[in-house]
Parts: sequence; C-alpha cells; structure tokens
Amino acid sequence: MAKRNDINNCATCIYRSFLFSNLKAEDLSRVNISKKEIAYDPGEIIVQQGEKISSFMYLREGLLKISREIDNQRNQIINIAHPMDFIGLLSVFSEDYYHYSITAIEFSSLCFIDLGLMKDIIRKDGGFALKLLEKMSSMNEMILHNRLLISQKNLRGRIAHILQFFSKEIYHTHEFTLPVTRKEIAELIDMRTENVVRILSEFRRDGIIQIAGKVIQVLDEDNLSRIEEFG
Amino acid sequence: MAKRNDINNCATCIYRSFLFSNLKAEDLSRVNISKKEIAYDPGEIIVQQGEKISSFMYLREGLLKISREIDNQRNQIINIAHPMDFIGLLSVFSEDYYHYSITAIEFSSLCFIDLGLMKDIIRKDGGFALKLLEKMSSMNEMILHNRLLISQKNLRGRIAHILQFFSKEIYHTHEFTLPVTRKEIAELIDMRTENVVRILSEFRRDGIIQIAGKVIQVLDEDNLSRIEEFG
DNA sequence: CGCGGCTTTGATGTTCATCAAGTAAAGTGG
DNA sequence: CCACTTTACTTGATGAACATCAAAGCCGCG
Repeated sequence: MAKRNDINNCATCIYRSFLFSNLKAEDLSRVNISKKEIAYDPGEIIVQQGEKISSFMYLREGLLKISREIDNQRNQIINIAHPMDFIGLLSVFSEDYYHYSITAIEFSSLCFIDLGLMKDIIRKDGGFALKLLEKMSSMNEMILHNRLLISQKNLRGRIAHILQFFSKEIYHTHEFTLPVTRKEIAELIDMRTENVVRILSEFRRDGIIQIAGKVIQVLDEDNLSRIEEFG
Repeated sequence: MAKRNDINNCATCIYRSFLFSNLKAEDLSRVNISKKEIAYDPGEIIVQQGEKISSFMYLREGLLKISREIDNQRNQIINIAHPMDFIGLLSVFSEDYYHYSITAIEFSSLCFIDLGLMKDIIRKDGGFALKLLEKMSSMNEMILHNRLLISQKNLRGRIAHILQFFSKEIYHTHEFTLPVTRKEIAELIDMRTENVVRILSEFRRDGIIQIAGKVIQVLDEDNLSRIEEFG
C-alpha cells in the first residue's frame, strides 16, 4: 500500500456515506481511530488478486477498476467503482482472499477500516448490519444485472451501453475523458480491442459521437440510446 | 401460493441449514411459529417477476430456476438453486419487488419466513447478521463468477460446463435426467436452442456422452473437462 | 531517439444465429 | 381413447457477426 495522509475525521467527513451515517457515535469514533486513508494515482494497484483480505474499503474519491485474471495474459473487468462504493463488498465477508484485483484508474482516495473491527461492529449493532446487508445486496444485484444485460447485446449495443455509462452515471456530462484504454473497454464488455475501435469509429462516422483520443463527446444521445436498447 | 403442509419443526428439521444453526433458541422458535412450508410440482411458479417481496425463502428440497424476462418472449435464466440455498438472497434486502421469477423444475419444498421477522432477528442478533452476510456474499460471488466464466467460453465449452454442473454439483453421478429443456439450457448459458441440440449431438457422436431424451450419461469425463477448460 | 504499448484499418476465416422444415413427444378436448 | 394442437427436439443450409491476423502510425517514456 502507498502514501498515507490521514487528514479527515469520519464524523465530519463530507464523503461519509449513507451507511456510516447509521453508525452509533461510539462505533464511528472507533472507525475513525482505526481507519487509514490512502491516496492512489491512476494505474496504481490497490489490491492484488490472491491477497489476503484484511480491510473493509471505502472509496471516497476517484474511480477504480475491479478485474480478474482469466488465463496467462487475459483480463476480465468485473466492474468500475464510483465514490461512495464499498469496494470489495463483493466478497469481503465470504472469502479470506481476494478473487480479483483493484486498480485506480483516476486519482483516488480510499479509507481502509480493519475488517475485524467491522465484524465486531456488525455483531454488536444489528441495525447497522441490516443496512450493510441492503447495501451489499443492491450492489451485487447491480453488477449482476449489468452482466446479464451486456451478454444479451450485440457489440454496437455494448459500446453504446458503456458510453452511456460513463456519460450518465460517472461524469454526468456529454463530454468526458475516457479513464480506460480501448483494451480495457473490451475487457469490460466482453469483446476485442479491434472491435471497440472499429465501432467507436463507426459511431463517429455516423455523427453519434466525436472522438479526440480519449476525449469523447456524445452528439446524438437519442440515437445512442436506441442502439443501446435494440442492439 | 399453493398447497400447505406444515409438518416440520425447525428445531428438529434435518434440512436445517448451517445458517439457522446459528440462531438463538428463542429466535428459532419464532421462526418455527411463523414459517410456512409449501410444496411445488415441476413447472409451478413460486415467484412472479414484479411481485412484492414479503418472505425470506429457504429451499428444503428440490430444484428451482431463477429467471427474468428480457423482452416479449425471451427469458434469461440467472441461476439454478439447490437445496440449502436461501433463494432470493440475491435481493431480498435491497428491493421491494422481485426482479426475477422463481419456478420449480423438480418437486420442491420451500420454507417461507416472514421478512419482517427476519429483519427483526437480524437487528437483534448481530452474530446471525454476520453469518447471513457471509452466506449472501458467497452466493452472490458464486453466481457472478459463473456468469463471468460462461461469457468467456465458446459454445462447446458452455455445454461442457453445464453438463459438469448437473453431473457434479447437482446429481453427483454420471447418469442423470436433465431437469430442463434444451431451450432452458440455452437461456441459462447464453446460446440458441438449435446449437444446444447440435453440440449435444456432436458430443454423442464423439463418444463423450450418451443421450436418451432427457437422460444423459457422461462417458468421457476427462474429455468433457478438457472441453470445458479450453473452450 | 528508440522501444513498447496503444490505436487504427483492412483482409480473412470461424463461429454462431437465423431460417426452414420435418419428426417426435406431450398435453387437450370430445 | 383417439384426433388434434401445441411444444419440444433435430438436422441442414445460409449469412451475419465477430475474432483473428497483419501491418502501419501514434504516443508517451526512459
């Protein structure tokens, strides 16, 4: 793990999530004392697949990719995590070792909370446990739902989907800078790099988007939506 | 919901799961009083997509399919649930309404526990909540993992995978009766009915399996494993 | 300045969906 | 119980969608 700069107090942290707002004052203080805040630059690996799980992680700021190795040199990206996500909620409570890697794809700031402490709080505070169950349930449902959607779409539909994802869910604007390479897009939506490029070019030819390297501008969102839906 | 026959007491129920064995005696008794046990024949619908979630379900015996409608007349099967599974753990705690349907594909017996009661127990018993978190986490991880695997395999690999699934994880024997139609297999592993048939026939020609209607016998498991892995 | 990874386009072949058409099996009503 | 209808299964032929191979330009970085 990298640079440390514990600057914030959980009680006043503007990033404090809905979940932690349900914590009792005493427990919040325990979290505050134990937590470690770490910042990562794009490309930095936060968790290596196979590593032992010892922390409960909370993404304050930035963007991460959660991925896993399939064979020698092929990767599969499971999810892109936004702020307020409890990353690794995927399996913190079921597995001893991470089944996936976590990498920063933008400048990111994470809080690490000792897993033992979290479990202790859960055991003592059933109300908090229920909130956590709900959060976990909805995160898992979302990721699975996404996978099920993608597997039904053709390649154009998938590209449209991922463009809408970045435009609407991540950056909330029509013009944005892709935080991932073409290859990573391919790994995220089950296709080949060449076809990502090809279809992006096609969309540009058709006046649906504008491309300047990693900067994308959505010009015809209606059309993009139609392609996403029917593709 | 269908026929009722509340015959069992949770305290002595031989199907009582690992999870419920962590329940305090008092809470177990509350579950026992509230629970409804219902039996279903193959084909009977247990939950309709869109229905309100009001129960926590536990599969005592049988086999279920969990599926969702994509468009007018196309379905996608998300998972096959075995006994001891807390079905709907997928989203009981995050959503008010089911995002999927549940159908019996063999004679099945389920216990329904009032969701309010479950939430109450969770709030009071953090230890139980933690066990539930672990169970939920591992179930979700398994389902997602399966999806990620399938999406990387070619059609032969997927068929090999699903045959191994039924043979090893469900029936624990080389010869078994498929609980699903060819069409349902297709819906489960993202392919078309025709290709399910074609590849099964191909496997038969190659001496890997024997087919008699719905009865399948795995003859060459090594080969099947190889196809699963490299396909 | 040169190396390696990223991007791009074209050409080619494979895999898979689709269409078609027929058989078998299973449910339905008289 | 039999004619009838529907649903499941099966095989072949065809074309579309996609992966793969190849080659060249680009860009950042040491």
